[in-house]
Amino acid sequence: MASIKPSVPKGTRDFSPTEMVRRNFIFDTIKSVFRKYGYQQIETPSMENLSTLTGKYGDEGDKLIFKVLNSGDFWSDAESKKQKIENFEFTSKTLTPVISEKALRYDLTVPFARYVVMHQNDITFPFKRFQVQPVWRADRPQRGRYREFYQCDADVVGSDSLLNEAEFILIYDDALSKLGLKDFTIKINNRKILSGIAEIIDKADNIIDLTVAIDKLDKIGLEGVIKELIERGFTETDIEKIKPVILLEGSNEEKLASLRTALSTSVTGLKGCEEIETVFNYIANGKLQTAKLELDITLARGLNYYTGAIFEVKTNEVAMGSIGGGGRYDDLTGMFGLKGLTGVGISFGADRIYDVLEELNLFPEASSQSTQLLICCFDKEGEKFAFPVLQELRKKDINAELYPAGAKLKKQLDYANGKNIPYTIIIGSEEIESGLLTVKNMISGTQEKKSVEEILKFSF
RNA sequence: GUAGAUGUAGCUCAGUUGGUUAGAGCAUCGGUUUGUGGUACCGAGGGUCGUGGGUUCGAGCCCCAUCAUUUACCCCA
Repeated sequence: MASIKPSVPKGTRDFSPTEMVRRNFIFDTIKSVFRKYGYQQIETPSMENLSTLTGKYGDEGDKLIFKVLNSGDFWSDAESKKQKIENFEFTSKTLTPVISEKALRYDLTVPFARYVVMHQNDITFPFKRFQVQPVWRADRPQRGRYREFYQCDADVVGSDSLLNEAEFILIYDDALSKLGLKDFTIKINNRKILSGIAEIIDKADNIIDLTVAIDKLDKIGLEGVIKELIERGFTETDIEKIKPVILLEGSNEEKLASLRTALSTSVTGLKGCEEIETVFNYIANGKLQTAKLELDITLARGLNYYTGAIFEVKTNEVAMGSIGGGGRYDDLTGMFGLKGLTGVGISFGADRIYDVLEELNLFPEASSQSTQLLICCFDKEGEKFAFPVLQELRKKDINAELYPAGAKLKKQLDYANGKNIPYTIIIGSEEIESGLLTVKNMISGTQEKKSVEEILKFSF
């Protein structure tokens, strides 16, 4: 049989033991913080019905959904469907729903909304859930961007209190500080402020165009934004009016004050300012450990469903896209027939956090070892002697292994080194006869004879 | 979808204006030591030079195509 060159699909990765220890360090840290704030874990399937996902992420997002081809004879199913409908022609748009009715999840928020609607009678609100699972996106991989990656989401539905927003800021601060980041910024904005800006120039319908353009301020500068705004149909007078808003400077308080002046004619805009201020006031009473909190009105992500607060977290220590994001969505479950339920949530991008920690050398040293003790023997006699000792050690909660008999001692010690195992026990005919086993410290190189009883009392 | 960069051993990479049999380090395996590793010394295996054409007496090197990887844009975690 001809062998094929082994490879994994573009944008996906294997995780080896060392990487898994490090990944679990990230996941465990984030999960423990979620639990500390009262969130409960759920999981949802890797696949959703395609109809659940389409239309939730915009046109760009729809293109990036991985579709699953129907099993069975999808071709003749498609043909028979074609014959039933008059004037039906196959194009990539009409064919897709016919041959694919399932898709890999694109994020954790939409599946969660579906979950809430399906289980609404079993849930007591407000419902605080967290979820740590992979998501898939069919875009071009590059630095910090994968086709399969993990999100760590926490959301609360059924509570419009801004206390939730404030707590999410604390969660970001808490978790990222625990992970060892020293300098990161939590950016916050409010969709109502963006709506207000659109209102004062009478372009409420063009809010998406407006925000997409000003979102690029730090990338293409003021000139670039103005150019883009004009391309998107805004007039010179519009731009003059919103220019001072885009170019906000100073402390968060100063920005809020200027915004209130600029948005004085917009009820919605002022509401947004008030919401932001309420969140800031909560935070003012409970100091942040590490995070910088910054009001940034150019922040405009996830506009398809966010209605209130918008969050984004960026590290200032390395060049990397955002490592977290989130916001409030007043009516996400409305799409699934449950109206009037508000939600707010955040997400950690675990794979990007991994890349950041890696680059900054922030992974704890101890996280590379797991086995504490290796028993080495030479023959079947030694193996027979060692096996019960091994079980006793494990009863004491010591991570221990027995190297199968037959290999040279050199090879066995090499194995211990390769796995960073700190202690070995050597059992040969001498040891069996005397009952005193050789215990070797692999770091210092020293070794001494100990009875089984002594070994079981020893702390490895 | 748009543009650039890179493809040589399991990994990281050398390879001169195009010139004999394509190299190093690390890793693996074996030996020096039939019971002592991480640090020594000796040795071995492993390559259709991404693939297919072309130029040439001769191509890892030059030209064309193609595939793969990767970076930036768009968008996003």
